[in-house]
Amino acid sequence: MALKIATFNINGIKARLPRLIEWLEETQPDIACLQELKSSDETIPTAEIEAAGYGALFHGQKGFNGVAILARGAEPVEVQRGLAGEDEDEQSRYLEADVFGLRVASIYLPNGNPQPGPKFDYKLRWMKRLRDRAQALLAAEVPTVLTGDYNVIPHDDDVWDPRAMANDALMQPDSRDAWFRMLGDGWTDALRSRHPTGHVWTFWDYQAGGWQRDHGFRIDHLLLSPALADRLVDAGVDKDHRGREKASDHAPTWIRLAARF
DNA sequence: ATGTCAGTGCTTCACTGA
Repeated sequence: MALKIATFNINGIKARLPRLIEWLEETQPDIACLQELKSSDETIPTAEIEAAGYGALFHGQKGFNGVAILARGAEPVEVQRGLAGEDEDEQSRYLEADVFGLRVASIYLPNGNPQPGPKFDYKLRWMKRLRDRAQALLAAEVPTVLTGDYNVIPHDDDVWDPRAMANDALMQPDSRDAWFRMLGDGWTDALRSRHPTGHVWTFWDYQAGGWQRDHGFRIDHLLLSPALADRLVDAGVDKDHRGREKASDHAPTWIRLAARF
């Protein structure tokens, strides 16, 4: 049996709950990593998610950020919440768990705008902390998917118009360098490997008619450790979910892994 | 020409973050 793993920045779990449940039921991912819950743990609608058939771990925060890992008919086992290296960091952006025989992390990487500035500096520090954790996982040869909203546009063909976004934190050389250093360590960009010519978007801004004009870009990524990259059979974006009523500004993004050899 | 949302606060909209 293949394993379907998805990432979805839902932009508010309370506002998005009907869309989230609908997506889970229609597409039935085995693992779903969520970002931007914008809710503290106490106010997350856990009962509805369980009723849809998913076990879940949450790392919430009131009003901002927040990540989750959902597993269809299973309970993910928590390994780590938050990244080491900055004790005063209170933002809920990283959650790591074991489920279905692999390690999975749900990531909400800092946006970093405006740049330059303290928010961009925080983004770059956070990316270094992520790389440190990712290197430890590679060294231990843990079969791992690091997935979520990376807030990085890796290539110029990952955006409708690179000139329009040239000053944005999402495609600064420093942001891209941090991304490609992780690929150099041995991680595989799953969407890119299946769609090497780009022009696959995962985000369309609410502003300026972004969806209507197809002004999108790719920032939701799935990074695979070497053993899992060998099992990658398909990858895609549930684009139609971006066009629905009360949609998130991100579309769900997914991969399919072959059963263990 | 930020043309949109979601969440918070003590609100009848302003502010923040994206």
